[in-house]
Amino acid sequence: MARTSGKVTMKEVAAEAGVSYQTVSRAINGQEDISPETRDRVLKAVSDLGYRPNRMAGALRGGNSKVIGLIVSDLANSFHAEVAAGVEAEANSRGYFVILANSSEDLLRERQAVSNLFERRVEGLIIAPAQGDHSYIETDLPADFPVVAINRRLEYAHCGSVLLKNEEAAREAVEYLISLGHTKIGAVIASPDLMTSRERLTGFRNAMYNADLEVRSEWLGTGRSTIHPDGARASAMRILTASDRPTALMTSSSRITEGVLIALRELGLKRGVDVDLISFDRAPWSSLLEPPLPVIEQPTSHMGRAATRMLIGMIEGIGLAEEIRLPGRLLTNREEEIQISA
Amino acid sequence: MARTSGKVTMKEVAAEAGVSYQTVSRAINGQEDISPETRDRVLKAVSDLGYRPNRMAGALRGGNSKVIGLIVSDLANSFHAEVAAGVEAEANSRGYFVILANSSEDLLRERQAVSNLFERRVEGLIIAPAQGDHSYIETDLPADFPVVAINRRLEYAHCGSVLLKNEEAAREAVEYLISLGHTKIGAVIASPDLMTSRERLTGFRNAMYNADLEVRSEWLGTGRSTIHPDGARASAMRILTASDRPTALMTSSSRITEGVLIALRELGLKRGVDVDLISFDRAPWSSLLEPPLPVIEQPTSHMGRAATRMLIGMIEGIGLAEEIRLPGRLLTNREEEIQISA
DNA sequence: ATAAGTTATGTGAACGTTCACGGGAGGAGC
DNA sequence: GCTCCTCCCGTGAACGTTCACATAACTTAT
Repeated sequence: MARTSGKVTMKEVAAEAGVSYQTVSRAINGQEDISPETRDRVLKAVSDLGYRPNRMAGALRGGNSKVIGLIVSDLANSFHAEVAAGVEAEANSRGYFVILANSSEDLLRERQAVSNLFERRVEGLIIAPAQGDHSYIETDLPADFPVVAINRRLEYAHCGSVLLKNEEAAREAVEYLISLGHTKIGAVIASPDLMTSRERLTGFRNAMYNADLEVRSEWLGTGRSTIHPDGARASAMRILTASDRPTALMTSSSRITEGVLIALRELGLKRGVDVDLISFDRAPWSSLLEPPLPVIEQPTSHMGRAATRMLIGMIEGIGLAEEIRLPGRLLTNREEEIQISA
Repeated sequence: MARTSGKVTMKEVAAEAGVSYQTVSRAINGQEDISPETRDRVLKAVSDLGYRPNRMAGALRGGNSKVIGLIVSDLANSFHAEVAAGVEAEANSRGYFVILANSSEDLLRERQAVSNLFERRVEGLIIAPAQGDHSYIETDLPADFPVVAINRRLEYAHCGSVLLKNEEAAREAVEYLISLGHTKIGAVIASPDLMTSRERLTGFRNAMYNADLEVRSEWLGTGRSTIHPDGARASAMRILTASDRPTALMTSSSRITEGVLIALRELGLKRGVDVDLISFDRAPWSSLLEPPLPVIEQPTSHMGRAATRMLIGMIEGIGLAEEIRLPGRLLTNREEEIQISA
């Protein structure tokens, strides 16, 4: 292909090949009603002139832009980055493009992004919702506009969702701690405003209840600020300096775990000796710690792919706005990895 | 705003408000030649009908799509994720959108992505180039098409680049090891095919030379496979089982560091006792390790922002395809953080 | 040889905007 | 009362495609 020289249109190719622009279209899109010789002549002109079709124009006429929007709340966070990678991979393999937006956990920015992306005529939206009231979805978007929420649920008819089996996963995590012999178990969990946190807390409580263990409120750290490492650190400090401190903790995300680990260091407590820890989210570092940190791994990439498949299904009218629950996986870095089936 | 009901166009709004579509356009875009009453009437109609402008159509006519393309080689990698976050943030603040593509370090997929994005009429491209020959840039894109490379350079006139001061950073890293008293220093570095690796190796050599220290080839691990944790682990195993092993190692990326840490564990060697390590890339975990891992932090988000600023400058014709070098920062997690000025 | 069918190509319109005009209403100046 | 200007607003064309037809040139059947 020759050097593309600015903006060449179908008409110029048509002139070069001595045919009409429709014929050019036929040649390019590999349609039937064209003789091989003409096709070759057109294709040569295309190549000579360095013509590249303008998909935007095609989309305007044809109606489908083959673009979906992805709104995450924090791209720099590995959970979201991996989800985004999954979305991109699946979309790409199905001929769709992904426009990316970052809400920074800010509902206003999220809403703005939804608006902007819709005006760009994306065909659907995958959202990792920020905290707060999402009723704008009802007013800002057409009633049948395809939306898939990831990690958190959006309570609207036309919104599908892809979620973790949070309750089961949390239960499994606690059961692992119990299997190590722990009975005094606490937890540091993000705000109960978040569905994931609520469900994980429920799983925690259930597991404790099933094992006849007491859930002590002074061993529970939760709240708005807990979502950041700093807040988590503070929560952990409080829990671990209690007169009767727990011997094990469950945390509900890797960001929280960072804070807890810092607290441990500051208090001079050793993991595996003074206190055991299990965390949600597998981070690249969890296996590098000494001792390795057991985690509930979320199938991040799968979640992105599943959401994209569902969304494209909805776009193409062959799928529904379901709710999908994916299992977590317990990684202890010791024996075999255990798939949570629950 | 009322519930958007499918696809409303300017003409329908015009009919509703009893004006022409041009007047609607004026009202929406806040132009001058319109009376306040008419404007209000139109805006009410817009609101009543739930009209949302179709930016795609506007872009087709107006010429500028306000979209840029971002091609990274591995989104799941935190370096790229953070760069992407920076790009998105800067683009967004300047009214541009970002279409994301992932090349998976595959030159073919990268080229495909460049093609597709160009056909979508993105106004410019930010690329974290995969390994290999990028001459397709010359043939597949118009001569003046704005491109900015990140992390690696693209040797074409119209390509700007945003890079780390690799040599200086590597030198600083080695000097830090020297300051700890080390004289037997090795390095595990990705393939010298990569510009970054070459430059970091040069920095390494320079620092060693300046300190009158010997660079021993059996203490150097490099090559194609080294870029993956597995390959890095193998390299480290070879280096650390040498009869006379080094007491300190520099690694050129966090992925490599993962491999080296695994090798250390397998060999039963303790960091801070048997061998010291310094790494490129600050990962969330580097400070969590025991002892904390000193790193050269790359200004990932800044790099993304700087690349985007440059690109938009080029797009809007007020900037050039420069080469920008950003400094790394030595994080020892001990004393104050040291800014590499070099 | 004529009607009908097939193949290959061209024409007009449309997608939803914005740009470049054109033009009417009303006031100011002579 | 006429011109000229300003303020609003409308019309036609264009952006680069694709879709739905129309049409020309050949085949094939009758």
